[in-house]
Amino acid sequence: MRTSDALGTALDRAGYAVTAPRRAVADLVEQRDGHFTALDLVTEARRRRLGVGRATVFRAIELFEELGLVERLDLPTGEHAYVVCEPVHHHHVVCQRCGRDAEIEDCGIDALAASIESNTGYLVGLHRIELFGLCPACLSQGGASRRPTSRSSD
Amino acid sequence: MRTSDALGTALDRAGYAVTAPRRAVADLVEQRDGHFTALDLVTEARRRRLGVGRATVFRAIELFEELGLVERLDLPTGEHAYVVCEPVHHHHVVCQRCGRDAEIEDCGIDALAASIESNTGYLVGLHRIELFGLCPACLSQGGASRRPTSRSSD
DNA sequence: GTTTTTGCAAACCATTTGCAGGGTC
DNA sequence: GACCCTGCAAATGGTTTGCAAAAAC
Repeated sequence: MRTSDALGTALDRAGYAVTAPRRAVADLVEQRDGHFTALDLVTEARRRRLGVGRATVFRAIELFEELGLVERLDLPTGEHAYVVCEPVHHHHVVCQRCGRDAEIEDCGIDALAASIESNTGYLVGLHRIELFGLCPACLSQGGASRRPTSRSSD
Repeated sequence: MRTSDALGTALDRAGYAVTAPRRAVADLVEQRDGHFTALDLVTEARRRRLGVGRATVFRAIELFEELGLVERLDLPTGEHAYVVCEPVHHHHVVCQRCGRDAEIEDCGIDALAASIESNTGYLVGLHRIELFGLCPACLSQGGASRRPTSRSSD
C-alpha cells in the first residue's frame, strides 16, 4: 500500500482529468495490500456507498494499467487479478496465502532468451513471469509445516 | 500436432471412458498446430457437424488439462488459450504471429528462485513463465523487418 | 443394471458498450 | 461551451450447471 497519492498524480501528469470517481477508485486500489480483482473494487465501492459504477471501476483500472501503475496477474486459478506496481519492467512473487506481493527486478531473461533462441529458433519478444509462494509474514505465522505447492526442479 | 492418439490413450489409462465425443475433441486438439481456445474447438466441432456440444468440449478440455495433456496459456491479451504438451513441468514460447509453440525444458528457475528468496524473504513455490515471440517459419517468411514486440532488458 | 457421460438450454460471471446527463477545464 | 467522464442498463462473450436421455462398462 502506498502512502502518497501516486495514482492521482500520475493521471494528472498523463493529461487525464482527475475526477472524484477516479480518485475514489485510486484510493481503493492504494488501500489494498495484496492483489485484487476488478470485482473486488466494485464490491468495495458499493459497500462504502461511493456511488461509483461498475463501468467506471473497470475503466479506471484500464487507465491505471495503461499508465503502468497496476499490472494484471493471471493467478494459477485463471482468475484475473491486479497489483499496484512501479511503471518499469519487472515481475512479481505473489503470496498464495494472503495475496501480498513483492517485485522482482532482475528475472534473468536475457540468458534464458538467448538459450531458447539457439535451441528453438524462436526469436523471443515479450515474456511474462509469475511466481507464487509464501510471503515472510505467512511463513512465520503459518509455521514450518506450511509449504507452498512444491517447486518442480528444472 | 501429434501422430499418435496420445490423448485417447491417456484417458484410458487414467480410467476415464473413451467415448466418441471425447475422442472427437481429442482429434480436434491433436490436429491443431498452434494454440486454440475452447471456443475454437466448439466452432470447429460445429463446422464439422460432429454433434459435440459446447459443454462437452469444455468438459473434455478440463479433463485433458487435469491429465496434463494440454496446458492453459494466458495470452498477453488476457485470452485463455490451450496448447498440447507433455505432462511434465516445462514452459512455452508462443509465436505471436501464428500461435505455434515450442516447449522449454530448463527455465533456470532454481537460480532465480534462490535469488528471490534471499532478496525478498518469500518462499517460492509455483511459477509460470510464458514467452512470446516469432517462430522460425514466421521469421523467415516475414522477412528481417518483422520483429516481435521489443524485449525489455532486465 | 448401475454409473458415466452427453447434449441442450438456461444460468452465470466478468467485462464491455451505448447513450443521455453531468462535471471538468 | 466543448469535450471528457460518469452511471445506468443492456449487450456480450466465455464458461458452468441442472437435468433427462443415451452410452459405457
